[in-house]
Amino acid sequence: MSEPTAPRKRRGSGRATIHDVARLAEVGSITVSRYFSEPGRVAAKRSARIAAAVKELGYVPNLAAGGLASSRARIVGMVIPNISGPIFANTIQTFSDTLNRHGYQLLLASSYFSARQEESAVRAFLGWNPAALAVVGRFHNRATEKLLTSAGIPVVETWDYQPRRKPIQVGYSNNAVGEQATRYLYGKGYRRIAFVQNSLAGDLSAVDRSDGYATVMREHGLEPIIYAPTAEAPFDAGKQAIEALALSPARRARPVEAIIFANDNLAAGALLAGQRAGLKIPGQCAIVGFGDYAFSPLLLPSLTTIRPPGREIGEIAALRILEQLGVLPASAPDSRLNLLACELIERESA
Amino acid sequence: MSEPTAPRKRRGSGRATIHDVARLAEVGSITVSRYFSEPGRVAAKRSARIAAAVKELGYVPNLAAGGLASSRARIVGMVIPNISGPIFANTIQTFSDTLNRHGYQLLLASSYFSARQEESAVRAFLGWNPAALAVVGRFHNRATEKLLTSAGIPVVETWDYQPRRKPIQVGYSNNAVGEQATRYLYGKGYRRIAFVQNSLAGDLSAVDRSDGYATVMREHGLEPIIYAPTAEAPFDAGKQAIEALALSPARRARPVEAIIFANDNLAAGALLAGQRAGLKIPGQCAIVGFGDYAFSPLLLPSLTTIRPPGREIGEIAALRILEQLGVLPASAPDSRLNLLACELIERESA
DNA sequence: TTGTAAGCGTTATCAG
DNA sequence: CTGATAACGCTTACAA
Repeated sequence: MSEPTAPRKRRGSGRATIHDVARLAEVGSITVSRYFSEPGRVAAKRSARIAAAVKELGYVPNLAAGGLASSRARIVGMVIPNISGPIFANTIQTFSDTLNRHGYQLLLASSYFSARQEESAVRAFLGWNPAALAVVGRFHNRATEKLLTSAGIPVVETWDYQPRRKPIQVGYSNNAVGEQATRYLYGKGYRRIAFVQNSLAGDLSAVDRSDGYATVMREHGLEPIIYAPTAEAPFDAGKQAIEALALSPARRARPVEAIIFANDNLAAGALLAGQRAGLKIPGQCAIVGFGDYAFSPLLLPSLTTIRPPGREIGEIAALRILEQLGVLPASAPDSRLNLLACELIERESA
Repeated sequence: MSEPTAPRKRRGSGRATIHDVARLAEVGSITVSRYFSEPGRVAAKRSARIAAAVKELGYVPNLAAGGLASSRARIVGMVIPNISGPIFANTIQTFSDTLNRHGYQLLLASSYFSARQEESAVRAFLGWNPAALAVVGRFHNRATEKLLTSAGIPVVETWDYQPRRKPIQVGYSNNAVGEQATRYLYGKGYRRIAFVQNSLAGDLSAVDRSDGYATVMREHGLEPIIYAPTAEAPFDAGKQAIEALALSPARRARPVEAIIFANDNLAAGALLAGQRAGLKIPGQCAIVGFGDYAFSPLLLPSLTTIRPPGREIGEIAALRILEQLGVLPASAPDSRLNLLACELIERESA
C-alpha cells in the first residue's frame, strides 16, 4: 500500500495509467489493455502480475480515453421530460439498471417538454460520443431530428409508439388506452361517459387518449362528451371538471354516469371534490384515471386506473439498444417495433 | 447542406472534427478550439467563418477528447439508492438541472442501498474522469471510501448531514426531525406519544429520528414507546402498528394518543386501517409521518408530515460542487457544511 | 491574435 | 501470446 510518489508531470490527472500498471507488472501496456478487454488472451502468469499492479496502484481504466481510441464509448444518453414526476421515474430506473448490468452508463437530462431544452440535451450528449440515445415521444424540433438521424447511432423513442417512424419504438398506444377505458365502462353498463382533458396544453398523449375514447363512443352510437378544464393545477382542474359534469345544477338533469380523466391527478382532484360534495362514487358517478400514481390505491374510494408500462419501457428500450450494439443477440427479426399493453387496474371508483 | 463525402478513414467515428471545421473555415484547428472556449480572443472575421463551417458540418465538439486533453471532464456522477422512489427523485432533478445550466452533465446510477453496488457505480464513474461525485449518506464500504478519498475531486455526501466527515455535507439532521415531530405533538397537548420504526432493517435514518424522539420524550419526563413492526410491506407494517398501539384490546386501557411514523407509507397504512376500524383520527389518535409523499395531502384525513428538503439538497449539492470547481465564486468561508431544515406540514391528521 | 508541437490515456493495426 | 507504433479529437505550452 505504498504511495509511489510519481514524478509530477505537467499535464494529466495524476491518476495511475495503463502505462504505470504495465511498468510495475513488467509487461507491455497493450497487454494490460487486453487483460481488461480479452482476459482469455493473456497468459496466467502475466495476468497475475497485472492484477497485483492494478490493485497496488488502485488503477481505474480511463473510459473517456478508451472511448476516444475505439470511438465506442459505453455510455447512453436519455432525455426525459421530467425526472421527479410520477410517470418517468420507473423508466429511468429500469433503463439505467439494465444498461449498468452490461457495463454501460447512463447520461441523464430533463427537457420539461421543451423542444429547445431537448435539443440542447441531445447536443450535449452527442459530445460524449454516446453509443446510443433514448428520447421520449416523437415530437422534436428540426434541429434535434437532424442531430438524431445524423448521429449514426441507435436511437430509441419511448412511451409514444408510432409504427411509421424510423427510430426504434418502445411504448404503448394512447389511442388504445382511450378505447380500453371506454370499453371497460361500457361493458359495466355506463352510457353517458365523459372524457376530461388535461388543462396542460401540449399534453398530446392525452389528446390521443380522448380520440380513442371518442371512437368507441361513436362505435356504440353515443355522443362523446369531452370537457377541457381551465384551472391550471391538476387537482383544481379535476374539481372543476366534476363540478361541471356531475354537480352543477345545469347538469343535474342529465348528469354523466362515468368520467375518464386524462390522468390520476385530475381524477384524484375530482374524487375528493365529489366526495366532499356528497357525490357517491361510483354509485352516482364512476371515475377512471390514467397513470396509476402512488396515491391511487390509497384514495377512498381507491382509484380505478390504467397503468402504463413504465418499467417495461425502460428495460425493453435498454435491451433493444444493447441488441443494436451487438452486446446482446438480436431477439426478433424486427425488433424496431415494441408495442406494449397497458393494464387496467380495477379498484373501487369504477 | 451538401454532405461532403469524407474519405473514409480506418478509424474514427466519422463525425466532423475540429480539424474539418478548421479546414473549411481556413483557420488553424486551435483557433476553432478557442472559438468555443474563449470566443473573445478570436477575431470577428474568423469567428464568422468558423460559425458557418460549424453549421455546415453540423459539428459537435467531442467532449471526451476535450476532457482527456484537459484532464477536466465536465461530467458529474451521482449514486442514489433509488431513482424511482418518492424520496430521491426531486434531488436528482434539481441536481441535474443545476449542473446542466453550467454545462455539466449528470452520470446516474442506483445502488439500492447496497454498498457493493455503490462501489461498482463509483468505480465506473471514476473511469469517466468526472469533475466531481455525489453520493447519498455516509455509509460506504472501505473500497468505496478509498476510491472517494483518493479520487482527488470534490465529493459531496447528501441527505445525511454529518459535520465530522471530510466530504462536503448537504443534508438535514434526522435526529432533529425526530425532535421536531415530538415537540410539535407535545405542544399540541399530546403526552402518550409512540414512535413506529421502519420494518425495513438498514434504514438507519429512521433510527436517528427515533433517537431524537426519545430524547424529547425523556426531556419531558415521558417514557418513549418505540414499536417495531415485523410486516415487510410498508402499508401492512403501518396497519400492524396502529392495531398494536391503538386498537388492540390489550392497549384499550391506555391507548396512545399520537403516533410518529418512520415514513409516510407506514403512516398511510395506519391511517387507512385505523379509519376502517372506526378510529377517529386525530380525535382518538393523531398521526405524523415523514417524507411528504405525493399521496399525503390526498388522504382522508390528510397527513401531517415532515417534508425533507429534497429539491434543495440537489440544488445546493450542485452549487457547492460548482464552487469547488471554480465555476462559481465561493459563497461562504466554509461551504463544506450545509445543514438544511425540514418543514413540518400541518394537515388534518395531527 | 494566431499557429505549431506535444501530449492526454487508451485501442486498432500490424508485425513478431 | 506479446509488443511497437500510430491513431482517436482535443487542449496545453510555447513561439511567432
